Amino acid sequence: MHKRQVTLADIAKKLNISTATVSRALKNYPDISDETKKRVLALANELNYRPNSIAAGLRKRESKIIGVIIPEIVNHFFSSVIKGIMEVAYDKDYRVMLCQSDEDFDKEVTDANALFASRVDGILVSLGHETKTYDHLKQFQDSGIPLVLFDKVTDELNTSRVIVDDYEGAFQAVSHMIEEGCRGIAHFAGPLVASTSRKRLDGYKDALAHHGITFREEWILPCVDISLEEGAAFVNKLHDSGNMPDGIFAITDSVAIGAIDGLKKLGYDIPSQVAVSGFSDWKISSVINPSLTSVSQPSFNMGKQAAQILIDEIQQLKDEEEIKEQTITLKTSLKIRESSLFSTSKVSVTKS
Amino acid sequence: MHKRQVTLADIAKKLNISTATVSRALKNYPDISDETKKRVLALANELNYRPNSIAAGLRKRESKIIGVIIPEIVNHFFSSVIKGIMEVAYDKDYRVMLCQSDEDFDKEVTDANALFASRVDGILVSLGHETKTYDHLKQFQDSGIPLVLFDKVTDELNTSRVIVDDYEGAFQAVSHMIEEGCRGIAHFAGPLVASTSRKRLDGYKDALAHHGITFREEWILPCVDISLEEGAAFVNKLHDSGNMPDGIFAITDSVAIGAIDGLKKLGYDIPSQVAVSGFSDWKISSVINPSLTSVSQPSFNMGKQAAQILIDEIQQLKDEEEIKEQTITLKTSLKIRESSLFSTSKVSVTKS
DNA sequence: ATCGATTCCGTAAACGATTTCGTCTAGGTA
DNA sequence: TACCTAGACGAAATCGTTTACGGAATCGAT
Repeated sequence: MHKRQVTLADIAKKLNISTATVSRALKNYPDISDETKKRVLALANELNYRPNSIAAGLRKRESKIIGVIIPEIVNHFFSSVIKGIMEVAYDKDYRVMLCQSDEDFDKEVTDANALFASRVDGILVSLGHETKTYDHLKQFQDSGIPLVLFDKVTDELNTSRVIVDDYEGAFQAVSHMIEEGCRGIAHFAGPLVASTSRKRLDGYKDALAHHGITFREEWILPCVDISLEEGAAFVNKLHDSGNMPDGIFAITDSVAIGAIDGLKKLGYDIPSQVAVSGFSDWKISSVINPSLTSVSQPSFNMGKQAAQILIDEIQQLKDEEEIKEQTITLKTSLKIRESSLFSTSKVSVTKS
Repeated sequence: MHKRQVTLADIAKKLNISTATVSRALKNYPDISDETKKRVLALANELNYRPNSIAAGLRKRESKIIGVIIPEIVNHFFSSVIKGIMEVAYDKDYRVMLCQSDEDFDKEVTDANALFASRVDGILVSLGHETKTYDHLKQFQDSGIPLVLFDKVTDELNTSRVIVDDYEGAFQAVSHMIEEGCRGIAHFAGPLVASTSRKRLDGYKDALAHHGITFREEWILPCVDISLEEGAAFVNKLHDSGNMPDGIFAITDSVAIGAIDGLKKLGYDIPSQVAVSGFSDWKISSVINPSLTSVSQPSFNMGKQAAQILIDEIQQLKDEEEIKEQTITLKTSLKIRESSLFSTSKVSVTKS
């Protein structure tokens, strides 16, 4: 095993004082003389003393770790969220333990249990598509460990949550396409167990209704793995059925980009024959050809807010204050680009 | 603070046995009777007992946590690496504590110290651009905590490492462009403190030399923040100088894509006037227009290998075996696409 | 009856830091 | 002289598990 690390006891012995004094000296407690503090500090430095936060954690019953469970890390949206989380955690001196469920329910449960065993001080989770029961998360609440959900959430858990206004984002994107002249818009949807996917579908439907366009069931194509390939495959499917819409609203940019690629290969012009809009506003979407209209989500901000709320709740718990769940809904903004712009002006416009 | 969790002592008391027995029963030690095991298991289940791995970690002097430090998480390459790391870690029952240095040296040091304080069993790091001293990493080695470097590494630390063959990847990409007819190729380089950037530059230079093309200093443009915008900016700069090369080899795909975007806006045809090649082979690169030739790096695999080596070393240390540093160099493969293909055939070809 | 072997379990000491009570001394006050 | 206070520090318990050492009981075998 490892070489033994320097401990408080080592310092205490060399200085002929107690570990209690050493501990207090290092923490700069008032009832230790400056003289002693100086000697302790000096020796600690010389021996390169490193506090063992495992031991401290055991004693203080807090780990200074927050757990994070997300469905997938190789994804611009989620990695931005994590970045936001880590930024706040870093500021507040928390460590981040990251788990990826891979959209696999069993893994989500295993991860949750592992985080629980690690006695994280709080946990942030974005639900996977398969998640329909919540006992693995309830255990945190039952034990009084703060839990904050973000992005993919559920009403069955009574927690704080940070979400984006998927409904409104979808509504705006679809309305925009209709206003540009689309009369038949297909929706390449997400897995409908996800709260986000359902809300986008609702926004899509309501936008159609609001503009007096009839909803067609066969134009809802739900993705399974949400990939470039699926976007292309759906386009081919519509083409083969001889039933091509003049607009496509995709659940996310990868699907939209795949669709654009597929459409181009089939010889369709974008946007004049088929307009396309995505969701998430990937960095890349502004430079592809044609540039992609997309709903921008404040992912980084979502991570920051979620982490902030979590850490606040951890603090409130410590202070034995009442903690009350809050829901924060972040606004999206529609980035209008070439893939949906029929008008002569091809300048990029932002509409919020 | 949290509600008290169920402990071994709780179970022991209710069953009128010792905590030692409970511990052993739960771990299925052979010298506990089946009868007792059954009773312990049953009660543990009923009370919803959760082992406290902090306490276990303190006692066993191991945390079952591996620390990871990367420069940036919002990046396809690094997030893939992390995914690989997490996959292996999950299999071997390790947790991952993730830190992001943000290419900031001080943060890298703080993170390293925090991970050390958390007594991680091992640590994986990819160096930031600014990192020129290594004391914050040496402390791990000094304490006998395995350290494995990946991607951005240094020779000043005597550790195992997993890298990709940046030199060869760059050599191949540039050679390919020359063989396609390019006679003057600029390199949009990375920050040259990074080992990866230097190796790609070397590959670039050697490929030129190998084909008898003279190197021009003014065609080396080093990026600072490695963004889409920088790619476009460099192209504009070259255009303004009236000194446009007929090929561009970019340090990574974002820069290449930015360059393509910039070139198109300036009215250049790609690849007939300027060919472009990137590095990293982002998912997106195959669907942009023109599709981008790029050097594919096995990022996911890199993460898996690095984690595997680290965990092996942790195990070897436990077993008091000799551990010897190894360097694994992963092969890249050149994905040839439209942005560099002058020939009539526009079919995508892979060349390894 | 005695002597191992098993089998099954308990005691108590770790692990390293924190914290609750003290204790002790020196000086001040009445 | 008796009492009090503040300042500086220590003893020991504690957090929850793990584990080195034993120890008692049981069962054959001799």
